[in-house]
Amino acid sequence: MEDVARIAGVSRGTVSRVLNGGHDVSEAAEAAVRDAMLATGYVVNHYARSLVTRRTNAVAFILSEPHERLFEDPNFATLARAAAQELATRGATLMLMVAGDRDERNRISSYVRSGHVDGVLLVSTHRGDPLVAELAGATLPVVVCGKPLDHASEFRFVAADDREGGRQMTRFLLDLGRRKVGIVSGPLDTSGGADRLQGYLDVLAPDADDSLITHATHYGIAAGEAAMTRLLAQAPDVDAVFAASDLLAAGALAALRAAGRRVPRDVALGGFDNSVIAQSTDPPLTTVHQPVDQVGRELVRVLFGLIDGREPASVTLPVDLVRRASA
Amino acid sequence: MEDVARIAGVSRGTVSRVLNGGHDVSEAAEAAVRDAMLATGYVVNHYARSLVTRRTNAVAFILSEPHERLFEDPNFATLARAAAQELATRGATLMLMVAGDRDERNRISSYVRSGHVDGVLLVSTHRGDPLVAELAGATLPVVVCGKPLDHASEFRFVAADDREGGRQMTRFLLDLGRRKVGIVSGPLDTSGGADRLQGYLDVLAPDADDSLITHATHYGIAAGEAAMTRLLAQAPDVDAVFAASDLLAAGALAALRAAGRRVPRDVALGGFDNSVIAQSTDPPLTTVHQPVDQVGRELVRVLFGLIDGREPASVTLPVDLVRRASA
DNA sequence: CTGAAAGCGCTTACAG
DNA sequence: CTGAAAGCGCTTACAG
Repeated sequence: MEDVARIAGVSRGTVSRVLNGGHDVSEAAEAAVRDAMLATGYVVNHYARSLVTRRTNAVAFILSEPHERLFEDPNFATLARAAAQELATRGATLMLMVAGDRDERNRISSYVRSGHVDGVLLVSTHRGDPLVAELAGATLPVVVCGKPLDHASEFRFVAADDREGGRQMTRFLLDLGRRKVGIVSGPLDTSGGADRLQGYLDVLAPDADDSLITHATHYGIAAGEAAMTRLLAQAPDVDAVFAASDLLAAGALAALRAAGRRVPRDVALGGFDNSVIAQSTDPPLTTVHQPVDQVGRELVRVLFGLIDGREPASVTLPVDLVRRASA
Repeated sequence: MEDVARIAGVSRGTVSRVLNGGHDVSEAAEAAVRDAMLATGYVVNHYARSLVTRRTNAVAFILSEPHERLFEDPNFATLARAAAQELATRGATLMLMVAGDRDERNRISSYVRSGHVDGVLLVSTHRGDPLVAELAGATLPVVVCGKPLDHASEFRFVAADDREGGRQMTRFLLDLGRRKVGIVSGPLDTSGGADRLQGYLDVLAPDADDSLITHATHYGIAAGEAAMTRLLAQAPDVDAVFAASDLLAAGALAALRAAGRRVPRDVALGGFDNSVIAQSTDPPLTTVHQPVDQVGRELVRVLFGLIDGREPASVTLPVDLVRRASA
C-alpha cells in the first residue's frame, strides 16, 4: 500500500479511500491510484483490514448432527454450494464447521462467539441441540435452516414448506382413490419430521388412524424399511404410503417388495426431497421437490439483512409435487 | 491482552509467549497469565495474529466443476466433512469455494494466491481445468483429490485406487462365469474415469472387445441409461457390466429393465463408490467401496506436510469390493 | 526468564 | 478533496 501511494503520488489514506468506494477522492487521484495498483499488482491484506473494521467477511456454516447420521439431509452438498456462491458474490466466504460431538460443539461455539465470523448459518439441528441454546444467548447474527424447534422466537429461519408438502402428497394419494393412506414419518425432533407429519394430519384428521402412522428413528434406508415393516403389521390393508423422505421411501420400497406388495399397484408410495435417490429406485419415486438451491441463497440474504441491521423476515419457500412412477 | 497482562502483573510479551506454547516462561508467570485469561474471558484476535505471523489457519476447499454436474462426486459432502474435522483438530478451518464458471474461477484464483489461505485442497478437477494450470504456477501449497491429469508432477495428490478397483470388479464379474463383460465407463477427462477403464482393460486385454466398451458423457443416471442402451445395441450378448459409478449403474439398471434383461440373472451389474445410491436400487448394487472419509483426512495431512516444509508423498488408498444382489 | 519497542497493513476521525 | 497520525491486537527479535 505504501508503494501504491508513493507511485500514485498520494498518501496511504487516499489509497485506502479509493479501496473503500472512492468517496471524497478526486477523479485524477483515483485514476492514479488505480494505475498504481495495477502496476504493483497490489492486493489488500484482509487481516489488517479486519483488525480495524471488526468485519471478517467470513460466515460459519455449521452442520450440527451426530456423526452417524451422515445422510440425514441428502441435499447438504447442494445447500453448501448455493450458500458459498451467494456469499462469494458479496465478497464473503463460507467456513464449513462440523459439530458432531460435544468437543467439536464447544470448540465451534467459542470460535464463532469470539468474533471470528460475521454470522452463522445453522444447518440440520435437532430439538434440544445445545448449540442452538448457546447461540440463542449470543448477540451474533444467526439464521437457521429449517424451522427452529427451540428458541423459535429468537431466530430468523429459511425453510421449505414442509407442512404444505405433507398436505400435497397426502391429498395426491387420496385423489388417486386410495382409502388407507399411511405415513412413515421422520424423527419428530426435526422440524421437517414434525411438519410433514402435521401436513398429513391436516388432510386426514379427524379420520386419522393411529395404526396408519409410524415413525422412523432417523432418515435412513434401513430405518425406513423397519418402519414400513411395522406399518404393514399394524395395517395390512394399507394401500398408499407417504414416506417423509426419499431415503425412507427407498427403505419402504424394500419392505413392500419383501412383503410381496407391488408399487404402485397394491400400494402407492410417495417420498419427499426429490433427491437423486428418487430417480434411482424402481419404480422412480413420486415425491415433493424442495428448492434447496434457493434455500441456500435465501439463507445468505437473510443473514446479511441481520448483519446490516435491517430486520429481515424469516422465509418459507414453496414446494411442489413431482410425479413419477411410484404413485 | 493488555488487561490480561496487567492483571497477571506481566508484560504483553509474556502473555503472548504463554499463548504460543509457554516457552521461556516461568511457571509462576504462566499460571498467573492463565488465571488472568480465565478471569477476563480473553480470546485471541486471529486477525491481529495473522497480520504478523503471515499464517491464516484457513484452507481453501475448491470444488472445481461445472454447475450442471452437481452429482459428479456423490461423496462430496462426506469428503468436505472429513476434511473440515481434520482441519479443526489442527486449529484450522475449511473455506468452501465453488469454481463453477470463469468468473468464479478467477475470483477464487486471485483470492487464494493473495495469501488469504495457507493452502488449497483441489477437488473434482477435469483435464484441462484452467485452475489447475494457474495453481501449478503458484508457490502455494496445493493437494489434489484424485490423481491429477495435468501438471501431474507438480502436485501432491490423495486418491482411491481407481485402477485396482476397476480390476477387482472386472475380475469378480469374470469369476462369476460371465463371458461378455462390458463397461459403462465415466468421462475420460477425469482421473477416476480413465483409471477405472484402465483397470478393466488390465484384466481383459488383449481380449478386450471394443463393442463391449462405452463411455457415459458424465456421471449421471440419464447418461448411464443412454450409455447402457448403446452398449446393448453394440453387444446384445453382453452378460455382465461394470458401471464406473453407482449413479451410472442406476441408469444402466433402468436401461436393462427397459430391454427386458433381468439383473443379475441375465446381466450381472457392478457399480463403483458404494454411495447411498447403491443401497436404494433394486437389486442393491455390488460395488467398489471408496474410503472417502479417509481420503478427506489424508488430504489435510499431506497439505500440512507441504505447509510445514516437509516433503510428504502422495497417497493412494485401497478400495474393496462390496457384494450385494446385483452381481 | 522478561520487558520495552518496533512493526505487521490497514482505516478513520481530524484538521486543513 | 487530502495528508498526518493514531490505533486496531498481536508477535518477535533484542537487550538485559
